[in-house]
Amino acid sequence: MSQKITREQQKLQTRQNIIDAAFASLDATKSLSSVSLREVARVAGIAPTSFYRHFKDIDELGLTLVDEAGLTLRQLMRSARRRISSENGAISTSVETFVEFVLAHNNVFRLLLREHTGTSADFRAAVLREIQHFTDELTDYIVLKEQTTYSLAQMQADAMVKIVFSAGGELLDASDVQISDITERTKRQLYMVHFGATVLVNKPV
Amino acid sequence: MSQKITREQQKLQTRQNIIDAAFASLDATKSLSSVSLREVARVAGIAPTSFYRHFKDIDELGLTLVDEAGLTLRQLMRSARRRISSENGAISTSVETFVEFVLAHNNVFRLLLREHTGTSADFRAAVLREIQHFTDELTDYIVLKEQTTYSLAQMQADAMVKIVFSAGGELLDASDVQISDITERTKRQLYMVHFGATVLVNKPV
DNA sequence: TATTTCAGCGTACACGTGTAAGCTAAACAT
DNA sequence: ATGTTTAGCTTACACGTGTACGCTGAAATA
Repeated sequence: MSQKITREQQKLQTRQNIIDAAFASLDATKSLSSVSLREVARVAGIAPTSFYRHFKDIDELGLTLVDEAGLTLRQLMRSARRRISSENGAISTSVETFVEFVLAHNNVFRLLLREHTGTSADFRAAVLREIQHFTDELTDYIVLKEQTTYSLAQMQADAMVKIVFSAGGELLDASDVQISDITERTKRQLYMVHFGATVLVNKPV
Repeated sequence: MSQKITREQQKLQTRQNIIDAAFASLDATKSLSSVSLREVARVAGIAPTSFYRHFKDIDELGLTLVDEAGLTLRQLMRSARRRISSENGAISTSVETFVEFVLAHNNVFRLLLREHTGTSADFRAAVLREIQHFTDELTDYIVLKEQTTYSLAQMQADAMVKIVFSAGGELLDASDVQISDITERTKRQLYMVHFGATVLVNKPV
């Protein structure tokens, strides 16, 4: 018995095609604002004007992509936490998970990194929200695991995220040999922050 | 006695006009790749086609702007170092100097930050070079002032620059009340890295 | 003074862009 | 069975873009 494709299902499918097409168009040389409605439509296999049946304008598509990217980011967080429970250290495991994520989903991470400093205030705000979620979760984790104050944990998490995300940016242009260097360096830098934070707990400045 | 304007001087003047026009066009909503030759020419007061008398293409202008921005960055470094010699701490003074710089030259800093993750590999590389200079100078300073190894000083400097530059990005969108928050937080985060680094010297991981 | 050089100009072209207007056909509701 | 809704289409328009081409007038040089 062949499935009956309802109109609604078809529309949802096309919408997903547009999103996929947009992500496919987002290589190293394209930003959200430089991706054109016409190109996306071409890749998605629809007429340019049909785009408007699904999104109000190109910016709405952009925000949707940022949301999807944020979702992927939270999956990363979950997957890292699952791995931490094993024998290796939390920092080491987290960094390795993050590196794998960036390399596997480099288009997604590039999107976040680029729009974080991009030309659209809306996109910047959207990315900032996602990063903030990420930082908040890390803060909670630190508060849970370490003996520290909340505000100190916040600063520690913020510093760590900044270091890790910056390293992620380096990964995007890195050669194979550089990747392990960056990974090791980042781990050490997080150790610095970690140790420094415990010092600050006892001896506040 | 009125000055005689040679042809060469005039050309240099026009070239500077183009550069100034480009910087003026670079507000929060423009990246190097979205600045158009025609707009720059319009602001500089020349015909679009005259642009080619001074630059091979728009990318050459972009690289020139990055170079100028890097120059400004090095001025910042010098000015910070001059101030450190006074009574306040090096970290505190440096962060304050940096914050002042970002607020005063926000167009310049935005250019660096944006192109650091931008769509042009050439621009990314150019910005990376400037940041690397910055990090190298900081590394030398740390090696000079602290008892540490060179590679550890490198990591420390790298982490500090990452934190400070990320904070600089936040400053660009920050309100007045947020600015001092960011400043204080950044100082504390640098203290973390600093203390953590000294811990790592004695107890290597 | 006569000649060469060249910064700047105006015109023109092909191209990609967003999007408005109206049509078609198929999936719906009645 | 009949009427309504709507996803997707084709056509069309105005606009900004990079840049090729040839001209002009003044500065530089001989």
